Amino acid sequence: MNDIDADTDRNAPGAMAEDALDAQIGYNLKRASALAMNDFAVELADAALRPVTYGMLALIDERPGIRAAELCRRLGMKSANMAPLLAELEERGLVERDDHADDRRVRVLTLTQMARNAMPGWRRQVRRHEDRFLQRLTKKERATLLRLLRLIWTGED
Amino acid sequence: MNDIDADTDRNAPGAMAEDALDAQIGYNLKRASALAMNDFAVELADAALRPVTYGMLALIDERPGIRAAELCRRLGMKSANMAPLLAELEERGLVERDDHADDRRVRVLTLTQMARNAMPGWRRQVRRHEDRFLQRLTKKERATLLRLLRLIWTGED
DNA sequence: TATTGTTATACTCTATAACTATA
DNA sequence: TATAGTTATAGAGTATAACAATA
Repeated sequence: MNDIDADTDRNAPGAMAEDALDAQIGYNLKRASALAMNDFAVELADAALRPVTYGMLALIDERPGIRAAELCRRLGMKSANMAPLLAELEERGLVERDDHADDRRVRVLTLTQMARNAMPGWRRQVRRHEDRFLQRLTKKERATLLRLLRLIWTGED
Repeated sequence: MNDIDADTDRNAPGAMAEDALDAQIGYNLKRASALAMNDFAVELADAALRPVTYGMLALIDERPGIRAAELCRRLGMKSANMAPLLAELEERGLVERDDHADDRRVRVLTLTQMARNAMPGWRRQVRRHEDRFLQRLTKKERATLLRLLRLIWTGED
């Protein structure tokens, strides 16, 4: 127990060197995101849903009949990585892949009745997960955080 | 061009369903983090440094003589995953692993002279990267974001 | 020619287990 | 017994390339 106790403070208490790793937003984004993803996995373990698969289901639920390519675009995924996940969800009886009426290249996605029935419970679990890993933030701080994060990765305000 | 244009707004412009995927902070953390990690990789491609390896170097630079186990703890990594990365950095002539004076189990880490010489340039590149992916945020917003992110993953305020 | 969807494949990051050598 | 460090290995996530079918 010697170098372990060398603290992060440089001069004043609470001060942080501006070039320090701890002061980099990218690093802190990564750490916070990792914590959130981990907590998500714990909460949704019984449903066997990971962040990606839940995101797919949630978006298909919000937009029934969405195309696979559009789902990829909205989730920022490559279709090559989406394909096996869709196959998995279809095999589990959660998603249906149907042919498009006009364009025969297109696969149109909907939730099965089973998945539609389960979604409210899963959404409730996700709310519980968010409340847990965000417990130190006020309602107002959460709204601010949401706005700033969307400002980063979407062009919009 | 049909379902692609179905917009995200529900009622009022700028409104968002509170249960929507877009309104979940975990999801937006993941997207923002992915964007940042990607932009980091682009900026530091010539240095062949990824976020993890840069983080290791930066922390060793801030705390010369740090133990491998302590580096793991601070970066939230498993030692099993750290080992091959340290080996890589050592092989590239960036990090030295020396024996501890008292405890012969411990490996003590320092940057080589080459790495110390390179660090200021790399730190400059990281600043440029942060300025780029955070360009839509004001100085004040960046400070707020940093505080909220650290509030999430560290217990401290 | 471009797009949709798929397969194959490789790389990175992460997690667990098993092991050694020390303490 | 516990800790520091390593190796091996498996699981996810993501990237590219190549392909078939269709527009």
